[in-house]
Amino acid sequence: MVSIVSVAKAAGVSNKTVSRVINGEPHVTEDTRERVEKAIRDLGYIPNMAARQIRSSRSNTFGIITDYVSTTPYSVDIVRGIQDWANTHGKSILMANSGGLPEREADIWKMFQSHRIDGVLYVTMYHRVVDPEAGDVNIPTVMINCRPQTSELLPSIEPDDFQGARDLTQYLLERGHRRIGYVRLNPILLGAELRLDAFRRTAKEFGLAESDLSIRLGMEGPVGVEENYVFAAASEILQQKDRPTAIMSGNDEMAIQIYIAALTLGLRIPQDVSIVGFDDFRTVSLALKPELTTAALPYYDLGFQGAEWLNSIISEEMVRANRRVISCKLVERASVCAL
Amino acid sequence: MVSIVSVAKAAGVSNKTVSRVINGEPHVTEDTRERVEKAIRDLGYIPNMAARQIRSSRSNTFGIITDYVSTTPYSVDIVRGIQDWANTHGKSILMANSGGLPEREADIWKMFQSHRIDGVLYVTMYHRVVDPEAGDVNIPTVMINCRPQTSELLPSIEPDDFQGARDLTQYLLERGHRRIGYVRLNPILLGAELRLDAFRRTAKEFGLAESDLSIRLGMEGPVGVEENYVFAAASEILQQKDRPTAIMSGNDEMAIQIYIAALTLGLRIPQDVSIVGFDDFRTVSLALKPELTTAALPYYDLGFQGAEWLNSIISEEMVRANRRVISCKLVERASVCAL
DNA sequence: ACAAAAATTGTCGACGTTGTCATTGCCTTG
DNA sequence: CAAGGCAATGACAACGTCGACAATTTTTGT
Repeated sequence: MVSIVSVAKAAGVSNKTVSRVINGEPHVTEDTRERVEKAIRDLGYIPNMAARQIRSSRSNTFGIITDYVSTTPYSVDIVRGIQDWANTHGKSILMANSGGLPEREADIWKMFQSHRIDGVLYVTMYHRVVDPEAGDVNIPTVMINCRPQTSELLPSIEPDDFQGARDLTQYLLERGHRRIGYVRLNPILLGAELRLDAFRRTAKEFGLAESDLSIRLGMEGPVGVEENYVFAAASEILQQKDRPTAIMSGNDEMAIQIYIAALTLGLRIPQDVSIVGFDDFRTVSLALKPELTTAALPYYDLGFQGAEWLNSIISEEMVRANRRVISCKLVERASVCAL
Repeated sequence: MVSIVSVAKAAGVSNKTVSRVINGEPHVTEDTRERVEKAIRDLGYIPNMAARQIRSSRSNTFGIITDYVSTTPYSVDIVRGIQDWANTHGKSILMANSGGLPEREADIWKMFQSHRIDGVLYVTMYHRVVDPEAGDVNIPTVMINCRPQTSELLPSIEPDDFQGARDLTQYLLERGHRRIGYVRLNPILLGAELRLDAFRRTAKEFGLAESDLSIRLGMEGPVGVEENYVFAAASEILQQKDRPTAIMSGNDEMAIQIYIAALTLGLRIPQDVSIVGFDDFRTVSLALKPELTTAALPYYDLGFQGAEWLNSIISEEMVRANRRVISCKLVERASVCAL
């Protein structure tokens, strides 16, 4: 392998001078610099990160731990956000997936340490509370899309489920809807309570009574093997004598079944019933016809800003543990009509 | 940081002996081994990969290059498959995303080289032909979910779209369907042609005429901003006077619109019209009611076997470039009825 | 023109690990 | 009991890079 030494020999300078050129340090004549750069190009020299790391005890690498990946596929945008930040700032990404198994997670932390990772991004694929195996380890960590259970020691960055659901509810209310159905997310998801709470409060603020709201559970049980009542719940809501004019869905995926339930009952969307989702899971929200009005989870930004935050923690050595929240932007499409 | 030297000092042996213990080499007394292991535990020593790599010029790390990530979110299972193989075989994964930009891809290759990666897995998020920027670089590479355009130099591993579509078509034919609609995938996807071809051939084998098949284009245009005719195409197919009794969808996502089109026309699924998808994109195929019969893309296995293959290429130094194909398993659910 | 200051370049060692080879001590064999 | 063999352990160098410092050359000030 071609090393700094071979370059130095080729350019007729010392290896230290080559090092200076590579790192853009001052105190190199333009002439020398060019000669070295030519040698680098000719030999196809590429710096060896491992050697650099050994010298500087900085790896310029972040680790990503994810839990499940497949249950909410769209949240891979978190990872894309992280990568984009990392790429544009000369950091590398070492990635591992725990599958939700604690022992695997412990192995991953060990692997990260053996690579002398600068920091860790702990990413969950749905918004939830976790208890990371990190505790004993002293690597800067930012939690993304989740928050630590026990300690307030770790900084976390999360979507603002409450604001998103508030905006959606308000959107419906402003368009004249006064009887609204709600199909709840699986209660084990952190978003479930936040969204429902925002829905209830906002409806109340606008003067609706609890009896104007038809709230039903859509799913429950462990993620991946949950029981699914959405179709039945939606059918039931829509067959009430004082049928709601709009239904809020816990998320976009569940909205598929609400669409099917409505259509099966011969109802037109949005003329007979308006529907809104949550997440802006575009594979679904754009495939539904009419296209679904929803609130977009800021996955990409969670990742991007999480990486940025981690970096500032690492370089400034300050670990002000706290929580950041990113808003969910309302995406207006065609599934709601004004009354 | 605690190094091999501190462990050696603590255990009262030379650093070489510690090295032997770590790597499970012979010629160490049980007594010594235990003393060293105790010291390792006490000090919390973890081997430094960078130093190891510098010595051995082997990084035990694979690189993953992905193109787009968000368009077909479920294909992250490829990455999960790779990770699972890597984790259980003591390899690490360095990951980067090109976003489809060639200059970014070139940077990534450089980054990989600077980490002295052992091999690269080139992963695309939908099945297609690519022309990787790798050419000049001499790192063992396996292409996953895609195949090289120009050269036959790189080994590739792909899903068997043809077999999957054949099995699905056969499944419908065996259940008595003789007029079948087909909504085509975007033609720029490699699967589009393979699946359509399998559909046509299998139908012909069973004695159907071309006039028994209603084939319509569902989407076209660049991935991510394609134009979407699925709803219109499905509506049109289902309003013909000799309406097909079954529709094959280019993929599961498009099946959403076919469901909506059918229901909007007052047709029951599957009594009036049977529907099959492709991909087994479970967020969709399980959310549809009735649940969708489809063919599962073997994403996880593509990743897992791809990693395994890459490893064997690296260790055996043999680069028999060729192509492997993994079959798509038919998943029988409730969206098809026998006539 | 000469000293002082600044710019340029080089020498050397250390980071943590392991391969090579050397050393020590014990055991087998005749 | 000597010679040879083998097991256990250690000393040392080298991998590629860069920081500390030294050496050399050029520029500046008077």
